[in-house]
Amino acid sequence: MARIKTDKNISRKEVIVSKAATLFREKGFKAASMRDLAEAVGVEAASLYNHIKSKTELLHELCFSVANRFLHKMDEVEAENISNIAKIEKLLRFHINEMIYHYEEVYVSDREWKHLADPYLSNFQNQRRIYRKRFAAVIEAGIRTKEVKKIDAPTAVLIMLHAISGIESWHRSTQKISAAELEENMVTILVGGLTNP
Amino acid sequence: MARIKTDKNISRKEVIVSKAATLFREKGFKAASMRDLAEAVGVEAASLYNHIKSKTELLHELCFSVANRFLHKMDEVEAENISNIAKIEKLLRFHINEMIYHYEEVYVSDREWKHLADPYLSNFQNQRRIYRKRFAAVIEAGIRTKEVKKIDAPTAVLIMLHAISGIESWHRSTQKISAAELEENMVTILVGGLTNP
DNA sequence: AAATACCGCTAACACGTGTTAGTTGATTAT
DNA sequence: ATAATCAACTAACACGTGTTAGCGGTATTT
Repeated sequence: MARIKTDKNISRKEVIVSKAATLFREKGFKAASMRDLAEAVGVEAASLYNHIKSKTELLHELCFSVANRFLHKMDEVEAENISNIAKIEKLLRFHINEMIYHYEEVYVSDREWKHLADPYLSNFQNQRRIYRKRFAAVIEAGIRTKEVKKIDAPTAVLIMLHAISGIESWHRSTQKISAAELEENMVTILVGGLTNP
Repeated sequence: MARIKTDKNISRKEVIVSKAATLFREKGFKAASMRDLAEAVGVEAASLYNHIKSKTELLHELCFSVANRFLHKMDEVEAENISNIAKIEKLLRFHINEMIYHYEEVYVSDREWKHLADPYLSNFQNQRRIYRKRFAAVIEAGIRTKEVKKIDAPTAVLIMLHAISGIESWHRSTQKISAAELEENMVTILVGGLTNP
């Protein structure tokens, strides 16, 4: 009876959650079955339930761990004493790096949150709405100080956040430019598009 | 025995495909059941099969009708005798309007194509890859003529296309700016981000 | 009016799903 | 060494899924 492999400091549950992220990204939450997940982990489906409560619990864990990281970063950036454009760029670079280095989780949180069940669903939608408002507020501050073009701030936020999810295509492409180049290109275009010339 | 209502020139199949688009957008292809669809159409699930071959056929129809519209527009724009920036802007505006006025279909084609079965899946992915290459080629031409900043063209394409899918959020938001304003804001930011100052 | 194609219904199937119960071997603590 | 906890297994269930068969009524054509 071979147990799930664990390095020290990585619980078996964390292994499962991590494999779930990969699977949910590849097939979508609904299409990924617990038997698929079990196979990926190297175990029978029923055995997973010694470590987790339900399939949806896996989705909660993924969605909220990502959401919390972003909210935490927002706290941090808002508190800094730098220009608004600098704040926007910092948030942008954070998003880009999250999407590059925590691809699976971030992607799943972005695309599959619809399948959350309802105390969690509303909660998650709320957190998102608040996050976007705070992002928009930074842009609006930038508009008032004339750093940023006169544009509709919520629209700008929506462009930023969705543009970043395009990094998915970068991950899948065979001829990738480097992560650093990708980051610089995205910043050039997006910050460039906002900045008042 | 009440039949599916049809205006003249709209076949019952088209009614089904259209309702399917809405449903697939709301719940995702895999989570949307034929019984759900039947209810939306006002009929029993089995009756749908008098008009369609399978659930996946609905997805084919949606995905390829959208893909064909974009490829057709690309043909048109490539042939025009205008600056590269103008071509980019035209393509962009077309994408934006498609996402505004054919929301359900375009959204489904964008997010749910993974669930296509394999002769269609590869076909669709191919068409996508080709479309993006042609888009990138326009941008590269713009870079050579110095209309466009020196950036990685595939990255620029990926930003454009994904930014536009953010219009989903606009559709869901309660306090919408007008469609025209949305279009102008997006063009300002995205074309502005590309153009050489 | 008769014939034919259309289109809805009910019933049912085979299968894949998430999950639970109960058990047994492996690991850890006393 | 013994006890206790952990984590794997097998078996099974209840249910939702896409889809088919076959029937009967309703439009449409002749």
